[in-house]
Amino acid sequence: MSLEKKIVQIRSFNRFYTDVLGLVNNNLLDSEYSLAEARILYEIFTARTVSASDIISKLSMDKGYLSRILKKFERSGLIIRKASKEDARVYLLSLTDQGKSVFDTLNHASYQQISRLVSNMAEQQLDELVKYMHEITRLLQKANKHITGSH
Amino acid sequence: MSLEKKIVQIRSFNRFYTDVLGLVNNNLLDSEYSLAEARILYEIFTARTVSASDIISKLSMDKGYLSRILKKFERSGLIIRKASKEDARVYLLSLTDQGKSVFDTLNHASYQQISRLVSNMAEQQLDELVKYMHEITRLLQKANKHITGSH
DNA sequence: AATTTTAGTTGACAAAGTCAACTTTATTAA
DNA sequence: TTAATAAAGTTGACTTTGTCAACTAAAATT
Repeated sequence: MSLEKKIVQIRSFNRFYTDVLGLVNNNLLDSEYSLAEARILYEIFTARTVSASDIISKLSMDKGYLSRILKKFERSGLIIRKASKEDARVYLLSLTDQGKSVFDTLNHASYQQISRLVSNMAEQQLDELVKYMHEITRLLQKANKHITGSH
Repeated sequence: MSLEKKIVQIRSFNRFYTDVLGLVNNNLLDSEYSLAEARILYEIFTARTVSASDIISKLSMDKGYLSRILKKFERSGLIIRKASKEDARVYLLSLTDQGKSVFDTLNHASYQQISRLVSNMAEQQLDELVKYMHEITRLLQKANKHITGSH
């Protein structure tokens, strides 16, 4: 297969997977949280404690936009912000119990969503799917070290 | 591996690939056309002649939103709309020469973008990447016949 | 010590997307 | 065959999402 055709194939996959992600994410959006908000909660949850600028570089988002979302999260009691001791410009973010609870709900909904997506697959097919996803991640990450790693 | 872990793996891939698509699409957005607009031009180009409702079901987008984009395309000379003979409610869309030219430009930019993404890969690795993408598409489409097929 | 950079906030704005009401034509069912 | 219903597309009003630049305060650099 020519390089041209391979690239056409990759673009075809990208369109397909955009649809898959759209499907998966839209059902998440039935909650009162946007995709960006869910992703931010995920980052704070997994890191356990991060600064806004960590999130900005991880998710490549606008700092003004993030600042407002974090303010909303704080007002509604999902996160607390603690001034860093090492750097007075920095606030360290962490989830409150309520924040963890909201995260759990979103996390579970997202889990169920994927669960449904693969519910018709035999075990072996699912294994293959996971393997291929892992391989794609590995190949693209190896060739593009700059792509945000480690999920 | 447990089912739970497999689903966690899939979600991890989804986050990763969201980043990949974000990267790829953002550079497209340096043009004066949005992702949605580019995708619409693509649909009209490949189908050669479609109705608005075809695009709506293919891309699952709001018909009001699409209507406005199409109006803009018509005003700026990218498409023409011809009343259908079979159904007077329907307008058939097709690209003008200028529309094809804009499409070509976007298409080429998108091609280059993917080209860069895989530029560091050896031929064999690229072959594997394409193969895995194809397999993922096949597996997911087989298990979810309703996912918008055929790209 | 002066300059530059970084973290975060805020205001103003633009782009993207949603929703419902409406018109016109087609389809379905009584 | 007409009455009700549905589908295609348009439009207005609106919300959400995201961007940009100016700003303050603290840290890093020269």
